[in-house]
Amino acid sequence: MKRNTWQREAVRTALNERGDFISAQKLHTELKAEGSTIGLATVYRALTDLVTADEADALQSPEGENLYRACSSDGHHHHLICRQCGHTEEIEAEAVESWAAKVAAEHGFTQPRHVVDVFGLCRECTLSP
Amino acid sequence: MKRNTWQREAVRTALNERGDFISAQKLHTELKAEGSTIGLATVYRALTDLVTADEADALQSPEGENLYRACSSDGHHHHLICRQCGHTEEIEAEAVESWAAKVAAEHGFTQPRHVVDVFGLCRECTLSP
DNA sequence: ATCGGTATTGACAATCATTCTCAATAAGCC
DNA sequence: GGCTTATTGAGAATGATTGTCAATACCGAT
Repeated sequence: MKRNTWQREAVRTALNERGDFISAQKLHTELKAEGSTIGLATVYRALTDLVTADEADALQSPEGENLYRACSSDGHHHHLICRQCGHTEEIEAEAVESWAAKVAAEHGFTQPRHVVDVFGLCRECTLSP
Repeated sequence: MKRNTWQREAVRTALNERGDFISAQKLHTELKAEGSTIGLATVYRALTDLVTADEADALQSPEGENLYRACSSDGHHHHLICRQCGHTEEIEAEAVESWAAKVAAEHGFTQPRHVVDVFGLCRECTLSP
């Protein structure tokens, strides 16, 4: 059975208010700064729960941290990330989904996961570097 | 001044012979298994050196490990990577290429690069874990 | 409203990849 | 061979994440 706790709710709303990608560590620090007594482990648990519930998505920063963000659209999707300013946009990748699954199957691979992210320079950063 | 040591050479040739993506940890274990006395820290140092010298590629697995591979100078392609044994198969992704370029352009992004890799369990690892 | 089983929490320990430290070693130049 | 100093290796340190487990609190049933 799944229970609703104020801790999970706190993580969910914190993510929604923020909009940007944020690390679990930083989120925990901010919550504590606001007076919350939530534990670090709980933040991690809440975040992974949100990801599996498709309410948030996760990606790895080049530094090896996991970053989380509230998902605006539901379902599985990918990102277009500016490598200058970090701005991200969600992109649909229906074609890529089925392609990944097909290719994996053709080579005898099971349990496919994929990493599909496009890095570039966004409009602003293209104009003023 | 830059010096040539058998350790760096060992890492370079191990990467070249292998062709697959491999983690620093696993590479170190294999070298030790072959009787080498190389240290783990040295393997890390050699790998990052190779990457900065453009002799190797690095990417992050979904598990947060850094994987390294000798740079095949020929063309651009993608990978199907076993997250158990590290076996890699190259895959054609013509469809993905054009898709990435198109999506980037639609959102005003320039200079698109993309990360498209599929992780799974290969045939052998699916059968005997 | 309260009771009880159990999902969830939080403090802390444990883990895992990676980096740092520093004395000892060895590469390259004389 | 001898000197200088980049490089090494063993272990400690770091930093993110996950596991442990007793205490807590959610929620359906009473």
